Amino acid sequence: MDLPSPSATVFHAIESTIKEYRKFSQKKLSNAVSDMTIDQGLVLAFLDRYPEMSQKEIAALAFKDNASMTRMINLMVKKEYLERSINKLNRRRYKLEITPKGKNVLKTLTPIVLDNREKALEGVTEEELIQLEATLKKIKSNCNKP
Amino acid sequence: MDLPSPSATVFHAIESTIKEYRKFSQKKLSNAVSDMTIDQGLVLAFLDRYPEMSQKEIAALAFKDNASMTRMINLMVKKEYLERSINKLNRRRYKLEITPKGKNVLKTLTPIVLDNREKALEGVTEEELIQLEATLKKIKSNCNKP
DNA sequence: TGTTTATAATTGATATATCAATTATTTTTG
DNA sequence: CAAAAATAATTGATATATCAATTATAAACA
Repeated sequence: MDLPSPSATVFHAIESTIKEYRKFSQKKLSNAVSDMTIDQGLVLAFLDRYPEMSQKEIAALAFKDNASMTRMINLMVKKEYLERSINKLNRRRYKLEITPKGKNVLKTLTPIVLDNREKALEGVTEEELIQLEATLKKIKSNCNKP
Repeated sequence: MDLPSPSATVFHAIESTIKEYRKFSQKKLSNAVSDMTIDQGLVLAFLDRYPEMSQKEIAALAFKDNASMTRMINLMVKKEYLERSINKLNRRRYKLEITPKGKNVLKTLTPIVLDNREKALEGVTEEELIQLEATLKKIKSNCNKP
């Protein structure tokens, strides 16, 4: 029994698409801000929108492992994009704050990210987008079944 | 200017879908073959189908960097799934061969991968699949424009 | 032919992914 | 309340991702 060529499956197409988007997006981002990855930018964006988030919650939204998130945030603290302090209400979680440097980067980065998304979706109709999300959701939920 | 919540974009949906599929697929695979990742399985599958492939070509199909592929293949050689020998026709590239152990794994793994794909696509119509691939292709090509 | 240029693979450095084990702190419960 | 269970974060080990630099070989070309 042979596998149909793995490069012909829809999973291959999904993966290649998201990878292209990441490369494309990272390139634009690097032109504007050195020293910042897409994922680090995402962390800033999440924290900006939900300032009370714990590392664990951010990790979940960004599809990262907790351990990875710890290390990412360590780096971002070292690079002075974030500050970690003790959360007195629950000393297991930290309080994370975006530094002024982080806020600046976020300001630079925001229009770039918006533009990236727009360019990546050029010529894709609203209808197609809805259909795309619906099909992805089906696949995702199939993978979640016990 | 605020970013629309990053978790609401279609890119987020694409990424989360492929990650779910990978987890799902890896879990099934690990149950049957310890010591084998999806990507290592892919390398076996590509080599099985196209025995003359160079590391570079495999890397491209599997969306890996050449450096990553070198290290992956090193590991697979160490674990005796693959054998590397010199290609006399072009001494820059290696000849890669699947060992008997590798062939066995491939045999075990093939029906599992097929089943994974099938399960993940349950309830997705042919029409939806075609539409999905078409939209992804649009996005991908947008990201490739200079 | 000898020299430049291109190609395949490797290596080093650093970041991230992943799993399992550990620590420090709540929360639950008996 | 004290012991047990749960939770958030960290750490260690190993694999992979990524970029830049390097090595070995082959191809192009003057």
